[in-house]
Amino acid sequence: MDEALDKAIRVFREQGYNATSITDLGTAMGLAAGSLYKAFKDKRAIYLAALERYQMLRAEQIRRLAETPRSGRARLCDLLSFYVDSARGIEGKRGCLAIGGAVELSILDPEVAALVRRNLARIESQLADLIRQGQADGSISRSVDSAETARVMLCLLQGLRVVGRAGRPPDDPAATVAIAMKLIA
Amino acid sequence: MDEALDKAIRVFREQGYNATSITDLGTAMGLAAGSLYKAFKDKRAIYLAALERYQMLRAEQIRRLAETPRSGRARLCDLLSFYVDSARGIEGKRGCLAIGGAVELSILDPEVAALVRRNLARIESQLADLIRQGQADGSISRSVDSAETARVMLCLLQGLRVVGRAGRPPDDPAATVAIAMKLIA
DNA sequence: ATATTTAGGAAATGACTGTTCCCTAAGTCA
DNA sequence: TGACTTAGGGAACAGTCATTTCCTAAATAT
Repeated sequence: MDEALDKAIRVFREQGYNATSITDLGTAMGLAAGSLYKAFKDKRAIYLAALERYQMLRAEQIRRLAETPRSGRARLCDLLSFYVDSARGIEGKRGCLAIGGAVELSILDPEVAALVRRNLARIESQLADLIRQGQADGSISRSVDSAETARVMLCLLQGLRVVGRAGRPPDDPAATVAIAMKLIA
Repeated sequence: MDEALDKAIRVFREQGYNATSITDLGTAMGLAAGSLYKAFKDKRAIYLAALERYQMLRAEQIRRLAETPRSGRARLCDLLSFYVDSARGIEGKRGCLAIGGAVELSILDPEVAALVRRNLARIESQLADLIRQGQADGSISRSVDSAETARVMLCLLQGLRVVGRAGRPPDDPAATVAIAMKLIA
């Protein structure tokens, strides 16, 4: 089941929701059209399941980054690097399923919109937590506003994925991270 | 013709390419399906024309901001404010047609991809120009790397539109701009 | 005034979509 | 072993899509 959803994630990431047909999903998941409807109510249910799994997997990766025994600043650096890497090369071209949902569906499908908004809120609060932890361990100045700065950083991270999808990712990851870190200077 | 394209822009921005039918376009533009095919080769041609016009109109707005007789730093501030405003409220919800194209189509349609990439490159070079002008007039430190910083700022701007589309825009525009300006500190 | 081009719209077409139905084969339990 | 559930696949279905065709009426030119 999870492997099947991973294939669905792949197709939805690359083509988006509307451009992906049940046939596309079937061949990618190795299942016939009829079989898909045994496992899922309809195409939208497949998408929602894929989106939820995608966000869950990504949240797990981010959580691992934030659990490392380093300073708050260093972990923020790692998170930024993670996003820059996600925006480059083939992974960047494949794009982010959550952003795809936000852009393509959030206006037409309230449930997708809610999932995406919840996801953004979670990332933003993880960013704010890292900033506060950095302030607690002395690696980040107390003068930065953790909530507002997290909000700006969230935009930067999402923007990275957009330009990566468009095929214009930053070509110097280290420089990009260094400049982005000025936000908590 | 331009007014008709403006209606098309509106529909494509809200619904995206694939979710918009010729009928949708027809009712929005006040034309019957048959008539649309007199004016355009096909649906894709309407989209390409709408995308080009959208980018042209937006580029004009940005150019006006950059022609103001203020310091480079102040004009950069204005540009940031412009994007923050674009990300908020109903305008934010409507989303950016160029980002929609990047996310929904850039992988499947090389021509859309080229238009979007060119647009991103133009914005990035306008950002870099503003930074350099600020360094020339003394309002921005010489130690800022204009090219790399413009690249990061581009991501921030695109990210603003994504979170605006998702319905989670920054709620304090002034604070957002102030924090973003740290990138050129 | 007549012929001719043009702009626009209604309806028909064919392909493709998401979805359902029915059948087959394998596995499960008594 | 035999009844029964289950997983899966292929074909059929209704609807919608983009596109084309044909027709009408207005405007232009002769």
